[in-house]
Amino acid sequence: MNPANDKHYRERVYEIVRQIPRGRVMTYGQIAAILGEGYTPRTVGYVMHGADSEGLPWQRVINSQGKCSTGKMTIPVNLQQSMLEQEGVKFAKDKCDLKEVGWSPDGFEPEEPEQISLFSEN
DNA sequence: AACTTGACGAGGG
DNA sequence: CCCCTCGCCAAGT
Repeated sequence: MNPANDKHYRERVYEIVRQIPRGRVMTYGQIAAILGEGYTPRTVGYVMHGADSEGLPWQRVINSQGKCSTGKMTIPVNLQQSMLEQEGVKFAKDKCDLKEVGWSPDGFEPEEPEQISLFSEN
């Protein structure tokens, strides 16, 4: 489903965010990948503007580098980080280890990129 | 309808 | 590790 035809794509993002367990995080890109083609990390980031007023654990969504990126004047990144630290997420400086605290919904497996061979494989 | 702005991400220098 | 570029796409002017 493409965002343009999906008037409820925001709800789909919210639904995923709601599932993130305490002390774990997901990235914008991960969520976009789950939503499918037509969705991009940017779109997810845009949708997250309204997340706090939806009563969601918005702090559990961070960028692919393991850092909080709440942008400029919306929500201070230090607030997001301290909220996460409060629920057990450890940060080295301003970055956490996604290998450790990263999370994916049950049943979701990322697709393998297709192999492109430069030479004919026989 | 054109142009700009992001709570993004991958890749290159 | 930091900085820049580019691709991405919804919204607001």
